[in-house]
Amino acid sequence: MTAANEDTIANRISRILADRIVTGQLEPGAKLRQDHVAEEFGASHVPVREAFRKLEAQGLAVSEPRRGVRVASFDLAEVREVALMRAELEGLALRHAAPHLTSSILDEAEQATVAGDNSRDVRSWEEANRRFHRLILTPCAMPRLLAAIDDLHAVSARFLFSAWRSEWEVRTDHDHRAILGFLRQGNIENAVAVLERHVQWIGQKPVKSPTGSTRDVFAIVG
Amino acid sequence: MTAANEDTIANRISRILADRIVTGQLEPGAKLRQDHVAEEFGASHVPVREAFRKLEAQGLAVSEPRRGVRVASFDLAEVREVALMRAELEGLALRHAAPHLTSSILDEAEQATVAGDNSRDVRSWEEANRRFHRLILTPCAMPRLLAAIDDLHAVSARFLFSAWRSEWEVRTDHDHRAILGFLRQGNIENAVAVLERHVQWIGQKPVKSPTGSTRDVFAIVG
DNA sequence: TTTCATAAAATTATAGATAATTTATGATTC
DNA sequence: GAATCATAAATTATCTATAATTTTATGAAA
Repeated sequence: MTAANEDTIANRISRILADRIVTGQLEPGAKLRQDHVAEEFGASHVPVREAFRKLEAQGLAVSEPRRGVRVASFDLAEVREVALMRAELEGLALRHAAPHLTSSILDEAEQATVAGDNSRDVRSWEEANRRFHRLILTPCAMPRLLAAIDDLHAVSARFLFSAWRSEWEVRTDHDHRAILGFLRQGNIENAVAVLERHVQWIGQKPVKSPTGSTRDVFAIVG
Repeated sequence: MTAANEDTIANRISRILADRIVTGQLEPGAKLRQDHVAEEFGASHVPVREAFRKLEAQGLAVSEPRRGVRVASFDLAEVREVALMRAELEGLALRHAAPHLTSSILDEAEQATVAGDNSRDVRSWEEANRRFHRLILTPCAMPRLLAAIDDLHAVSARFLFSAWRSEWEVRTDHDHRAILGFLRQGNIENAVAVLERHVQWIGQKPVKSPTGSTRDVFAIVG
């Protein structure tokens, strides 16, 4: 009973909307109307506005004064930008987390990798992938850094879902295994190097548009 | 006339409060009471709450549901964390900005350095320093990265102001000049290396506490 | 005194209502 | 028929009011 009340209505709304934006249920550029959202959640628009502010800070929505807020759009340039930022920050985090990694953590991370390899849809792959990254980075004990990485992960996931919304081919994550291998050896710098290359790998995939022509879509797949 | 209305009340409040927090007028841990703030700005507490949310996202305030919001506190560990993040992200930004730097931009950056050297108080030094960093990084044309760096700068500035609130000794910024020198030569990697070391330099300074004993305070001075 | 329970005050969080602004609609003119 | 302007509808931003929660103050019992 307390757990439910731990959280404010605004937070709950922002979490759910964030999920919808990330998974692509809410498309880039879509208008977020405070009254509609308020009605859906059975709340007034005050907490809704606060939720919008949080989404704005996370880079998932953009707001123009007096004109309302829209789901943030994104392009290839931003995909690259986010990938570069993640490479730097995750590298930093891993360098500081590595000395505190236990073999039980690494085993858990390996399980997450296996779960990712066996995922039959994007959603569960993304979840497993995120779990892997969180597991090996959290011991750095830098809350601000981890929060920043989390936000970038969310944006990465948007790209991923927009490209691989329905179809998803099973694949084996060699990078994750290489990282774990180096970490087990205590070879931190090699682990960091692979991780930094890994998160910058931008997947490319031809997609049929409604008109029949094909175009390439991109997504971070690390 | 339009410029004043470009901005929402919530944004104006959050900007002013952010400045107070950064400069130390509002001390770490201080309670931010929405009704009081609302009254001061002649507004209701709805925009005040939105301003609080923005401060929270910037890491300048922390909010506990149903218990209100306080000015975020910080410790040496966080100083280090922010310095490390700045090093990585500013390095990344400079690497991508360098190819687009013109000699006129570098001249402006040099002027900012001179202005910093001649500053007789922390506030104007901080402003000049921030101008320097912005000038050489903005051409990277990565909005999300620049926004993240800006937020980290604000937090750095808090540390700075808390340590050097009143007294400020004039000093010459050799790092800035070295960076400009390398950039003028087109030696990007050396410029990045100096910058990354530069922003990680944590100043240390003995301060007399009210009891008479002295303790060391720390601040990023880059 | 100290501790605990209770009551009062202060404060937060949400809801409902109002004013101001933007977007949509349709008539009028060129 | 396209463009422009005026009007209406929708939507946002804000304010006032109410309910719920937490903190502070008060006083009785150990």
